[in-house]
Amino acid sequence: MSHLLENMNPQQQEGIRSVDGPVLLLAGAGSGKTRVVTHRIAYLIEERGVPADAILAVTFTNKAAKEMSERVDKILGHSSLAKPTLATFHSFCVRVLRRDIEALRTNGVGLTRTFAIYDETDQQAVVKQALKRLGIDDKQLKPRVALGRISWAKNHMIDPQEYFLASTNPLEEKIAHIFEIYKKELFKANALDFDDLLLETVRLLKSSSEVRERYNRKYRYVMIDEYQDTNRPQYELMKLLAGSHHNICVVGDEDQSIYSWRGADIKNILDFEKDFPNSKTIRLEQNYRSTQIILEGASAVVAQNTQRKGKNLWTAREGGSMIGYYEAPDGENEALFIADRINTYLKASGNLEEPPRCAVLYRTNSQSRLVEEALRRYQVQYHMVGGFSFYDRAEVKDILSYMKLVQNTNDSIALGRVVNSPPRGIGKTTMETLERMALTTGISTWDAIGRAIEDRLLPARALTALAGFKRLIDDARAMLGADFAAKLTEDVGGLAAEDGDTGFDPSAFEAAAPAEEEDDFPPVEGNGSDTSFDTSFNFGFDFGPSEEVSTIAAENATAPVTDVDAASFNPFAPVVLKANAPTLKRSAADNKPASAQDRAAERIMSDEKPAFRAPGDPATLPELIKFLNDRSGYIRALEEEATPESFSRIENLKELANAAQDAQERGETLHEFLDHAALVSDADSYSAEARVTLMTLHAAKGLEFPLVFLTGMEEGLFPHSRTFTDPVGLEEERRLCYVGMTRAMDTLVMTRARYRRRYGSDMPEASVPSRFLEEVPQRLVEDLGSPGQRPSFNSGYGNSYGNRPGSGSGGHENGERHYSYEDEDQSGSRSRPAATSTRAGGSSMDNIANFFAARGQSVPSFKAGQKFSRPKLDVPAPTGKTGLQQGVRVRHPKYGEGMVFRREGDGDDAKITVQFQQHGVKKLVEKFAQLERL
DNA sequence: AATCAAGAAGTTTTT
DNA sequence: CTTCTTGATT
Repeated sequence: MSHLLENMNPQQQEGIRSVDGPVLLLAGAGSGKTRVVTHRIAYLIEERGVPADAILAVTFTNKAAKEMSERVDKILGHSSLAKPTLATFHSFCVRVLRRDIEALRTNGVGLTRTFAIYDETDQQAVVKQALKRLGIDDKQLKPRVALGRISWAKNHMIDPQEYFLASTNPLEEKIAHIFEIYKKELFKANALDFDDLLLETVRLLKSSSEVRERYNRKYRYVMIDEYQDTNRPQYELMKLLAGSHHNICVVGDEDQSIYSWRGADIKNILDFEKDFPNSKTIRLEQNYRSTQIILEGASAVVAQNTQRKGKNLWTAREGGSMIGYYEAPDGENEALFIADRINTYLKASGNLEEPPRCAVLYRTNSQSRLVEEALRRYQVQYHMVGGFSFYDRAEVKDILSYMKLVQNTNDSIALGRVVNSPPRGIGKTTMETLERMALTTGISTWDAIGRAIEDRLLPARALTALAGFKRLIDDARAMLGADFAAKLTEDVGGLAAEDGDTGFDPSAFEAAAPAEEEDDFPPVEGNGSDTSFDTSFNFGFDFGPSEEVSTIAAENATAPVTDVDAASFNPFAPVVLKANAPTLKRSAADNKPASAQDRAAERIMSDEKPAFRAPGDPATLPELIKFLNDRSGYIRALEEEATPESFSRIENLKELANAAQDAQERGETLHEFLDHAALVSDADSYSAEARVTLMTLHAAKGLEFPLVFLTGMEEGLFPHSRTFTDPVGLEEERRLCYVGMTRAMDTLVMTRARYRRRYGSDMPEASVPSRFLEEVPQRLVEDLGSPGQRPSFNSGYGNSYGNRPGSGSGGHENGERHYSYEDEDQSGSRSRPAATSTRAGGSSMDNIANFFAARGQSVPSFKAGQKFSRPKLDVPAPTGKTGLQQGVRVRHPKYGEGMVFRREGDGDDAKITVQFQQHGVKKLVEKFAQLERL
């Protein structure tokens, strides 16, 4: 028997071995799904001689893709150079489109490979514009709502015309109009939103048989994970990828379908057998994760759903500890209770065989704050997943927008974002005029700028400012063009002929030359370069070595299962465009000479990766960032602002430069770097080694922890109030609860706050216990000493619960801890340093360095002395005694060493004046300045 | 055009 | 509690 089948139950073995033809793998929670999928991949390679790069596995999240690739790597050992393609739907689509989207162009019209990816903020901006143009008050129709409808339509593959025809009321008609404008605007901007990535890929594969067949030949074995969460475009993509070989394996669990709000259609999994009549269905029903009590509790909850086939999930782990329940008087207490239990758990963890790991799960991201505060009070390090992406930070987005604009000048949203940040005198009126111009003449805003300058259509002052901005972007673009010295002379004509550009600005040369005068960005420290940037992104796309290996594999395979064409086809192989070669074939209708823009675009798209840059070679990513940072005046503006926040922003931008440096070393191109920024989410930074993880229930899918806290078990929060009216939505909430409960391996604790504050308003609102609590059989539940009134869990509102064994009737007389901030001796914690944490994105994450560190494989190292911006109700800042007194020598990350000169104020407001050796006297807020005592 | 103050509104989950 | 928008002021 193959070693890959060892220690597997018969169903799992079946799943691994059934590699030919369509397979439906119904895998319950904790049934070893990932194990089967990864071993199946290894089985294909090792036992069936399938070249690794003929295998495609598609997941939903980067996190899942990463986990899977790591596990496959481990099984295959380090001997294997070839890797299967493991990607998310979206990242896979981006890569397909970056390569082949121009096959959709007709008569020179259509998107190009330099297309931009619009995130939700960008989308909203477009919708807002559309609303404005249609004269709709954005209070009457919220951009969010409109966008939600548009996305819904896209997920159901309805276009604006169809939407309009199907509309039954004025609102829907309006939406249809907005939708139409939205679509046109994105087209004009050469941009795609997240939904489009899927849709356009489907359209591409449908319309070009050449492209489709190429991918079908390439990927002869396809797997789709979390199939229950696929929406219509994803379903169609699956079918297209299944090609004619039908070696398609979909894996899913109806009870874990939690993304219908994103268009997921549970029918996809229910109807798989109809789609592929000769398919084989395999059920994995043994749960290896949870104790019987936890599994029973979770099953009882999900059993309340009517929309399900039902299944028999069982575990051999009999008994186990009761499901804990704690009813806190308020949210603060709930959080402190959790922190205390975690603290105890961690302290007792020395006796455990495995390193301790636990998770705090909640329905909404906003619930994390109280828990964060409590954990920090207990000096417990935690890792937080989710919340705001780091790339959402304004300064990061700004610089990224500059880069996006350099890549694709038609990106009007990026343009609007950076055109006047930092302020350079291009105000609202100017932009409105330009946008009107763009709209009436059908050109992009960027081109409108060019024309305005050319024809002097604006006040001189505005024109000067615009010209400066335009030159900045043009110069940056020139930096990216190889051989640009020669090219520019040749292109000036083209440019002038095409859009009347006045010609070449010699400052481009200066800009592109290594500008080392200002050393804003110190060399990258050696630590970052080996950090995995995002496995799913560079995984499976190294076609160089894999090509070689596949050929060998093909030769060695007992049954040759590969043909030369497929093996040598590299959908993602570098597309090298030689600078002097004729430019891409242009259609007859569009036979203008190649413009500098086109050249630059090609250069940007080129995957040519020189190790060293000779003068005249295209600039590297860090060089581009440095150039933009400096020439845009962005850094200077922040420096002049000279507030703690602005310094922190500068630090972040340095880290962005470092990230770019890392990317460069990995050989990433500009578009890869930007794609990454667009598609990566913080959920990906989950670290399996973290001891304490905070995340939403959605983010927890697929993970497991010995100890799990399920918090905020209140009607309106969970299930969320927005689902009250809709039975289908309610069932989805229930599945979400099931997902949360089944994350627990040994211990599950559910908590609720009797009063909860919303938006931090002063009036806390009374809560009602979640219905899900009542669906857990009483005999499985143990009260963990809820203080105050009798908990009402499991017994209707306000009923007695006294018949539950082992639970006291609450109250102080039981001697339980009373968790409240007021009760604590605050003086004790004053002198201690604040606990540190990492967080993926989010405001308590300190800087990008942490973000990237957290994305690596290992637990990020915790640097002392980092500041926290979010929770203010926090370990109090050092006061006079412990703080930095006059005469103390300190080091600042930016200014270096210095000596405290004066100290004013106390606590959070303490300001200290420091005399730095190099940078003179600075006044800093102690709380924010990352001062290190020497 | 830019800056600042007051006010309003907003929190589901994610690629 | 926050973030964003709006309005007034220079």
